[in-house]
Amino acid sequence: MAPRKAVAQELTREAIIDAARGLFQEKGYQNLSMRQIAQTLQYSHGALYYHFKNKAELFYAIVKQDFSLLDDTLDQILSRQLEPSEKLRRVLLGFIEFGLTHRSHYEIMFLIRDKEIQEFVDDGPSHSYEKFAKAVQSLSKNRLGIQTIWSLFLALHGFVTHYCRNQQSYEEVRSMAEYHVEFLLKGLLHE
Amino acid sequence: MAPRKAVAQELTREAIIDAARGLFQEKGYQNLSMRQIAQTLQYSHGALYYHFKNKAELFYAIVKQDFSLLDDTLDQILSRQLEPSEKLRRVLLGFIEFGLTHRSHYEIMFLIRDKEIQEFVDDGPSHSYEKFAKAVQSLSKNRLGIQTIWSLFLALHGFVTHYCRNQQSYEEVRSMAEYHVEFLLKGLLHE
DNA sequence: TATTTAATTAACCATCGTTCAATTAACTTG
DNA sequence: CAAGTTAATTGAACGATGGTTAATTAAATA
Repeated sequence: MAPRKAVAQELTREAIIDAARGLFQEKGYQNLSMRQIAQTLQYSHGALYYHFKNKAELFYAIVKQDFSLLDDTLDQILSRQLEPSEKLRRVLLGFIEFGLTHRSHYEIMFLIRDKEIQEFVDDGPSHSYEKFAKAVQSLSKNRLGIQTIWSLFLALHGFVTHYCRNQQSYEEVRSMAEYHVEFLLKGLLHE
Repeated sequence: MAPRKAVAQELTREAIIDAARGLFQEKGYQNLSMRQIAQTLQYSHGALYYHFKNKAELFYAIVKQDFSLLDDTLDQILSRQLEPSEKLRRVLLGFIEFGLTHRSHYEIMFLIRDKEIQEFVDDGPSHSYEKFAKAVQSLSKNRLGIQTIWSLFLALHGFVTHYCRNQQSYEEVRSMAEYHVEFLLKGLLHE
């Protein structure tokens, strides 16, 4: 009744995740169907259920990758040999760059609101924020209070959110991002 | 075949809009059905189509009201008898208060990404931003540049966005909002 | 009473998540 | 290399839900 595809390469979890991530970002969780994902991959929708139990599990697999990617990005900046003030600048800029380079990751992590999804995400976002906050605090030699760091985060978040929504790349807004970071650092000097 | 309801009060465009606004904010455009709106109103879904051509038209009617509401909020603050620096503080705080008090408006205006919707919205958001930017510029006696004002907006936007997503009211986060505004004003002093 | 207005409900067609029997490509074993 | 086995894929089918339309009818109005 159904011929199996002559596979050049078999469908893998990774291939599905990679295709689905961009699509989820573009359309949102509810507005992207398993059938659309399958169509993008040129496979039947049934094939997806061989690799993932259901839509939620596929989505969760993506989110999990996303959070560890931000962690890695921050770690990489922190491990460089630079002055603390320069490191701080790069952490802030790095956060924006992460958000706009991996828009789909960022949106899934910090923007999507959906009850079915919130259950999965758990404390992923707060864990990522803690990492960011601790980095900023130590780089400022403990001069910045919790509230200030939180304001800083929200200010960066606004930048990323806006340009995520506008579908613009980091390269396109780089100079504006640098300005934004300078603007925020200026305020921090006078804490 | 179908008995008409013994109406205590007839369904009106306004009643539909008022009920739908909150629901759209809560669930998003795609995830809210005409049937759900009707159920909330205790009417049949067909009744909605007597008052609105379709779902998009209903949504558009809401958005149109939203933009003018933000304009009014800003106008009201600007017309008060206060020092410019205090007015500036209140404009920033007022923007946050607007966003969190009228979450549904704000989300529809600045957060929802949806092709079907973007067509309607046109230049509503940019018009609202222009109003905000001009107010800030004049209140700072033209000391703030375009880029700085834009950064300021994005920083406020991040605050509103975050707490919109978290479903928190303005009252709940008021002191944090005040801190955020102070944080931003501090940076402005040293432009 | 005749007409208009405002509502109801059934029905149509599309899409979705998910399941599952059928099918076959690829691999294993003798 | 043949036969059997496993793994991967297909597509039909099920039950929900959705937007929208149209026939119908009750209430209000003239």
